Amino acid sequence: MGRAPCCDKANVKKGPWSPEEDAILKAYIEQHGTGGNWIALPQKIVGLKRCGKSCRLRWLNYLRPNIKHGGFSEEEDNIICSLYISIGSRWSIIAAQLPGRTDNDIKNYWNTRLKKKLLGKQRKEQAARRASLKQEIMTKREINESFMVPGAIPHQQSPYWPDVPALVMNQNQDSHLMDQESIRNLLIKLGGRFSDNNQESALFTTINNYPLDGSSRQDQVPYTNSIDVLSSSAPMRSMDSTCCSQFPNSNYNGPNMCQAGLENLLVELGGLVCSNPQQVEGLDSFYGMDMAASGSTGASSAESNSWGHISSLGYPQLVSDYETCLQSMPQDSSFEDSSFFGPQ
DNA sequence: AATCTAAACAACCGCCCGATT
DNA sequence: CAATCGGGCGGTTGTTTAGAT
Repeated sequence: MGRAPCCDKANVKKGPWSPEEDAILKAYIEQHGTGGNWIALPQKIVGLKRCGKSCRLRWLNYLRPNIKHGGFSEEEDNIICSLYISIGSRWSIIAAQLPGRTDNDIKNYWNTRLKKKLLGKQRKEQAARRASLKQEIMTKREINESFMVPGAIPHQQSPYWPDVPALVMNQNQDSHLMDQESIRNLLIKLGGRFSDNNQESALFTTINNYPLDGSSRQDQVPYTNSIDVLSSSAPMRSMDSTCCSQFPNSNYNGPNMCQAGLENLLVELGGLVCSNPQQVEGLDSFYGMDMAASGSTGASSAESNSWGHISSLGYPQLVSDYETCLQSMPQDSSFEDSSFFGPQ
């Protein structure tokens, strides 16, 4: 038997709120408050036939004072991305770091724009990088071929395109797949900074020590003690002091969430790859081609701050070396003609 | 100008969790 | 201790709007 509905569905209005309804609800709450019971609230408001939950949502997302809509700044983008990577789709927590923003707003913004923006930047950068890299590799290979022993088989290699979900799962067994250096690079790219001395390694030690099955390890050092994920210039409080404090002790798994966020993103992107091979073009570096090559660690400008390399975190050793990948391919393979390289 | 498509936004649904009884 | 309830949250769907053809 299911739960009793919170209201009489037959007698409540659904759909978009009219300005009149907004005015009624706003006036009432400003005058009387919510009374601490949203379910009972609509019954007290004359002329408002709405479910209590609907009232709550409307008030929290649109009617309460100091709500900002749209016009997300680059800085806010950075914060959202950083936190998504850190804790996953905990929109309410992310929203708590952005004054005036609501979880619903951020969630929509992420799903409709930020995710695509991330992919777009990735493609743009890769198109250029790929062209020059390919040329370089081809030249190198031609040289190497002249030294190749006939019949020799290059060292064993997995297929060039990984099975994304499976690999994510396998991280459970192969924690070394989490390339610590890649994570560091990513976070730096995202505008993060590490504390001095040995503390910085605590994050990675902790990550590797945490199980991926969601179980918490309370004895571990919270990763937020060792890293300030966000730019020091960000108009927000540090992760240490606020983000952490907002996580209920029982729920916040620190590094688990970090990986959860990454995995979410990776699986999402992997889904894109699986569902639409055309999307693969441009995603190659998500599988680790260029994290090291990118060199610059500064997040100096929004444009240069290429989030796109996130996925190399998960698969740094799979196709992390373009040259190795190429060498693993049969010489007569049609690989180079495939869409892997995109339009020539 | 009309139609189609994709993007953006608003709202609902259902589940989970903690508080209360 | 179990049942119930409300609040809160994340995922998803429906609607509107903008842009392309």
